[in-house]
Amino acid sequence: MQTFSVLADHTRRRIVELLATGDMVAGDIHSHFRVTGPAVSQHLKVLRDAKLVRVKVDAQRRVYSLDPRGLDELEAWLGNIRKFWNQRLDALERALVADKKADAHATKKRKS
Amino acid sequence: MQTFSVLADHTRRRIVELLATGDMVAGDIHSHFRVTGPAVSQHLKVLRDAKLVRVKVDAQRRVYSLDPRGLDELEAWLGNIRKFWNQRLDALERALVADKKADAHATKKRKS
DNA sequence: GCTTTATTTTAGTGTTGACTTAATTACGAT
DNA sequence: ATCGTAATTAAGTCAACACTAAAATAAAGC
Repeated sequence: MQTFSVLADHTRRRIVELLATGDMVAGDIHSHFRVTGPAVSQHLKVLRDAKLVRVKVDAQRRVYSLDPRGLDELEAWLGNIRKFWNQRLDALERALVADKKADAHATKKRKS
Repeated sequence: MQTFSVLADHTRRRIVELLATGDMVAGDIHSHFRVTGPAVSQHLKVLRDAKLVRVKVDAQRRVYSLDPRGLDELEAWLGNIRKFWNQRLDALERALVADKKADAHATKKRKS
């Protein structure tokens, strides 16, 4: 799960947002940022390694597109947290209901 | 969206995973890690600021629990990326279908 | 009041990583 | 072949941040 550290960088996150709207060659991506070309290129390498984007070579041009695999990994992590979290909430609710029942019972007994 | 940089740290991520299974006091959290108490405390502060966890004071003890707000933010970002991504895929498919129709038409004309 | 327990805050240090410029690779065009 | 364009790799710099030890805060228990 290095995915988080990869997306921790603001520029890289914006690149992903950009690619979500459509494929782009490296130069076009660069034109959206103030940083130098090499900086963008390094970011793209990091994103590639994290399987968040992929490249298709077209002569000198590199066409970048979003790679679902990286996002899937992220979503899976989040899903797991939610799963455990919800299980816990459910257990709490069950306990609460059980308590209420026991309480009603006790009240009944007290009354009788 | 500092959420990503906050969860970029491995220890912090593990703390979140830990709290997904149940609430815990700071000391209990600390016992799960090799780092010193202050280190954990600092991580907890960062997680608090990011609204990923929250505290309830109980005498000297601090009971930590997961805060859904931080995760919601994360999920929202991810959802948006998926949304745009899917819109694009849909558009591509529509274009493909349209092409196919046009092609069929052309073939028909050629035949007639 | 003083000690102990639980946790946080402060101050200082080393490492990681994002950035820049310069050099390099790779391809197409003339 | 050589020039120009597109992009990457290499080398070096600076700031951010995770960590530690030490000090500070705060509440309970005797």
